[in-house]
Amino acid sequence: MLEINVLRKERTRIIDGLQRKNATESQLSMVDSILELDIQRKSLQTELDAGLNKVNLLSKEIGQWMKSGKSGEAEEAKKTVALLKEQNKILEEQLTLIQNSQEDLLIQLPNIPHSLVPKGRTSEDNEVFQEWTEPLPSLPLSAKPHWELASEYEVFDMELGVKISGSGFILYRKNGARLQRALINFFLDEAAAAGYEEIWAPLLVNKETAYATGQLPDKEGQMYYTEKDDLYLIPTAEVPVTNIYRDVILKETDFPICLTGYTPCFRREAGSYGAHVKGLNRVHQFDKVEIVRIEHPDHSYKALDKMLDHVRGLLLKLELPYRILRLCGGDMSFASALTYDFEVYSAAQKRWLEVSSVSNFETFQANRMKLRFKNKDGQTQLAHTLNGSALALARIVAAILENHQSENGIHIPIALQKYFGTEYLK
RNA sequence: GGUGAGGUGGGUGAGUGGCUGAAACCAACGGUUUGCUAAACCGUCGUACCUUGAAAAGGGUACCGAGGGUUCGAAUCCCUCCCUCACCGCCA
Repeated sequence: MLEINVLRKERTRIIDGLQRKNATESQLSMVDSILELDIQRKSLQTELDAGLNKVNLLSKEIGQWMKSGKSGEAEEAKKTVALLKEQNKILEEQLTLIQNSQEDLLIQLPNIPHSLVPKGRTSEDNEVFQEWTEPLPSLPLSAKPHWELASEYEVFDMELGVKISGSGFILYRKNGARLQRALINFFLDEAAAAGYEEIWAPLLVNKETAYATGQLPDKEGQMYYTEKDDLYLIPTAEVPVTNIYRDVILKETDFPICLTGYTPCFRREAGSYGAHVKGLNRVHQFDKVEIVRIEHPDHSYKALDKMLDHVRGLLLKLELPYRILRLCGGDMSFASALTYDFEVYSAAQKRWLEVSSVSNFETFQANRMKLRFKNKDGQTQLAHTLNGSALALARIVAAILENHQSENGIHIPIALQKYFGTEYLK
């Protein structure tokens, strides 16, 4: 959620930013509506506070009069108070109404993109931030896509996933199950080595939590929901992990806060269909190790670079060709100010597959979840939050299968061998 | 799931209708003292919003788990919900 005082002070910058994020006309017009409501809100607040003050003062006097036996004055004042209270009640209702509509609008505005964010509408317009400079691997014509390799090497079983749960659920077995475990351990160990504290978090979260990281209200349809207990299945570890610091006021010395967590991720993917959902490209449940940072605003972009380095390191160790995209305004997520996507080249599918997304949300999430710190001047200030996948398992498995297929089986990257146990998956 | 107890500021904890936004202690922060550390002493020490002010600093309102209610006045009384703890039941 954007900060109202930023809206007040930097209206034109906000409008410009919203345009760069391809906001709709109605979203753009919200800015002025919000500002108008803000003026109304303030004057109502002033009026109401004055009214409440009168009641408070009178109440004290009534107490005095009662003590000193001046019941006449007291009774008279009680009538005045009753009258004032009625007026206050009306003011309060109006105020609540205005506050709610202001918040309703504010919540619909996406974050303002960083100045580095390229203009554009779709994924076509993303900027290649870091190209893969070595030649892309060329596989023999006999190379197979991962869904074929999966059954050949008994990595996972789509039919069993369907049998047990439904389409979009994968059952890994044998090699695949072991590969999952190896990758999770590898990713967690790497994150720990980079200074991230490991978190093992709940997979079901309450409304407040889902709201704080922005899943509610806008992405409600994307989450699985358990009606009986009013809980949501997490779509990413970002949700429970970042929420550790909901409603927290940090000290400057607490920065940087670096967290990592492995969780399964659940996504309904309502409305997704087509060729690209084949195999592991898009599933309802996948596994991911997430890295989360909470940073001082002055250092958050340096932190973002560190996160890029971390993900780079993982992909290099997995011996996968990758490139980094800087997402354009239209392709970025609602809450992000700057996002880099990592894509791994699938030689078999002959296309780049997204395996990680690393973003700085600046104060957008922090504002919603009231994640603040005391700055040098002793004032409370919103912190910056960042997160990134490091990495998403399903697509990495696909990439490993496809890129490392050989006559001897699937070559296991050297860094992963001590986790997996053998040099080849056969 | 059942029964009982309880939810107050960063922590412990006082507070049963007006003098309480909240004692005291601890922690934290700033300072004095000190060769250093420690101790001691002094001071500061919740959040949000509105408002006066260039600022420094003031004034006001709300918040004692959440939401309602009683009352001129509620942390304090009443109702509902949530949560925590203990015991029992069930159970990986």
